[in-house]
Amino acid sequence: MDDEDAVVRRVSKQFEGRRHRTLLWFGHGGGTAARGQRAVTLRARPIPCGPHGGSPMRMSRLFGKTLRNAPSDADTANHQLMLRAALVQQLAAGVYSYLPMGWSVIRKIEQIIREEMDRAGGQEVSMPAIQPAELWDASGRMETMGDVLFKLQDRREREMILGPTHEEVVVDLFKKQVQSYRDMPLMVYQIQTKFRDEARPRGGLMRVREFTMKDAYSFDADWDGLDASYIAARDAYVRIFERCGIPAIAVQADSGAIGGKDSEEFIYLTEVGEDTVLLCETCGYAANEEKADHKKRELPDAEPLPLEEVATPGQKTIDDLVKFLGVPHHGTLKAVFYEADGAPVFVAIRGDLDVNEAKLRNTLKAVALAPLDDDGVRKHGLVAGSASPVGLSGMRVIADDSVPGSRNLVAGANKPDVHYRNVNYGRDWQADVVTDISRARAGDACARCGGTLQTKRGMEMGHVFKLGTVYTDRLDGRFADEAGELKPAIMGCYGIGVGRVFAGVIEANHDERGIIWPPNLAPYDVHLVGLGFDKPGVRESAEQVYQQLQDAGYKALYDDREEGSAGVKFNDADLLGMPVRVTVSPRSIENGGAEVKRRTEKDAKVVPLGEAAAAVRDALAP
RNA sequence: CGGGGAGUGGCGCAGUCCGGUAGCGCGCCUGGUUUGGGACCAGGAGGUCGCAGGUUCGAAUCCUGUCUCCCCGACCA
Repeated sequence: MDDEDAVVRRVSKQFEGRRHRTLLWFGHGGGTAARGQRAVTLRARPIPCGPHGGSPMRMSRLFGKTLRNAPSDADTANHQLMLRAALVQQLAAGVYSYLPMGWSVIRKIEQIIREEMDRAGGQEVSMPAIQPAELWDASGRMETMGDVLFKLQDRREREMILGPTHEEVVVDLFKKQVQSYRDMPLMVYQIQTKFRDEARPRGGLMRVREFTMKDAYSFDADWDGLDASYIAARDAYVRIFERCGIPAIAVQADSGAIGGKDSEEFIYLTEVGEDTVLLCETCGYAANEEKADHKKRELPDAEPLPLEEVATPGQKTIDDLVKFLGVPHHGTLKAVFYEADGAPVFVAIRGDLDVNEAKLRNTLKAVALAPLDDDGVRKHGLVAGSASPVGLSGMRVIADDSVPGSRNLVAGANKPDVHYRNVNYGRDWQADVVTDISRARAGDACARCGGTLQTKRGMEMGHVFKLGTVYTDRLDGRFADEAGELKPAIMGCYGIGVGRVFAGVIEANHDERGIIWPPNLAPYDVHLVGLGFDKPGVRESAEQVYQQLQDAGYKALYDDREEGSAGVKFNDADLLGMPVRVTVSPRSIENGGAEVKRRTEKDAKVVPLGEAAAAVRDALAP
């Protein structure tokens, strides 16, 4: 105990010494020394300011310089601002460095995530980025994700990959640590660098190849347990985004080729987002376009009329037929051709609807899905413009569920310039699969309540996902249940893109002048602007306020730069976006002290120099 | 992978069509004058014009190849 006290005393003393020197240098030398001399002094003896990470900062020492013009590569507000404010620096396509202020924000976001994941019962771990390729062969994802994997070999030529996600590794970890239902429920998470060789990195930090991700995995013994774990993670996400100042909403999401039960994405709605979301104002239904359902127009039942050919010279599209034959869009049958993992697929959907390729992909369980190219169309004898499922053979036929109930449609006749009237499903043709493969669009009716759907763009911040037993089946992640029977554990996985949150925070919190950090994420609590240092006493006053702010426990960014007009400093303060700005200048002193204003306010108020910290406290109060 | 655009000093750009040895604004350095919303004067540093071949007396500029970056699409557990 005594020893500990001694250490504490010694450390405190060091700090006092540092502060003392700070005051000496600037209190006595700052205002009066010749200019060049002072600059030399600053550079020769940079001031250590407390422990790593938590320090105040002088702008004359801050690493990273603001830009007046945004680099031409950036075309969203968040990307431009993070570059102009020197928060990040690009190294290669989708590969970024973080500078001190940017990294500080990242750490704060991570801390919020930690606190909320811990609160949700998660336990933090750290799993390797380097992973043996065999593990990915075993899960089958070497094949399905092959293109996005960064691959490498170790010196013994063993194939390795850089982890794009950690389902494989976490199941391995689970197997070695858990054998019994008694060890569940279990939720582990990590905040770690992921690697994905994206086909096209884009949008600043929104789609990158190396990025920080919080990924969490839950293991439960039964499906009710999974539901509970999922809700806990979901609730944590709601709190995380709220604390980060991002108005993200949860929308139903496609669970992709991996399958699984429920899946929701947390989306921040903004025009600059790359995802499309369908929303129903009436009932609150919200879903990613890939997943969204809608109510299709129901047609009155009608007597099937006899099939008849009709000449349609030059009529190749649905719109052509509608005009030429005077039928409504929903009176036609649309044919679309795809190639799924090398095999041709014929898709039939009513003419008033479009194909949702995500739904189609899931139906086909296909890895690669693309529209069939012209060569493929020719090769398979399809008659583009008059293609028809009637009399078709030699390929799979998938029909949208809008088709069977729609009577007497106009469809192709598999002969150029000829169509059929009165095509009826069941009588004239049949599909291999009938299911919903239709894309919901703005203006469509909500599947849940019949209200009108609208579309919005959004940025995906996070994804929660009921995985089920896909990985524990494939990788043998089994446990003994109460009866001693071995069963695969039931998994959930929950991801947050930390860099995306960072970008989202800026996108959601800026104005034309710059960033407006939410106070709990700001790199500094307060931005102290010193002006007119050549006037007697001004620098000393600013230094005193700087010290006062630190003594009061605030982390301050102090613009102590000798050079720089008021305009430059104020514009930098607005760009960098700390919640509160304090100005000490000849004018402010003449007016009675320091000016204090919130980033969001236009006008400042003057407070006595000695009350600057108290005024900051008021300004930061919610 | 398909389509489009761009590589000239830290950032933004001109010069390329029509070949003659590189320029502007901001930033940076030195000195001075300034100081409340991106100041001014003077002086200065910094660029193998993405890279490699080729044509030419001579290439940022013309030709060929190649690399990189950005945008749209494809792709995105």
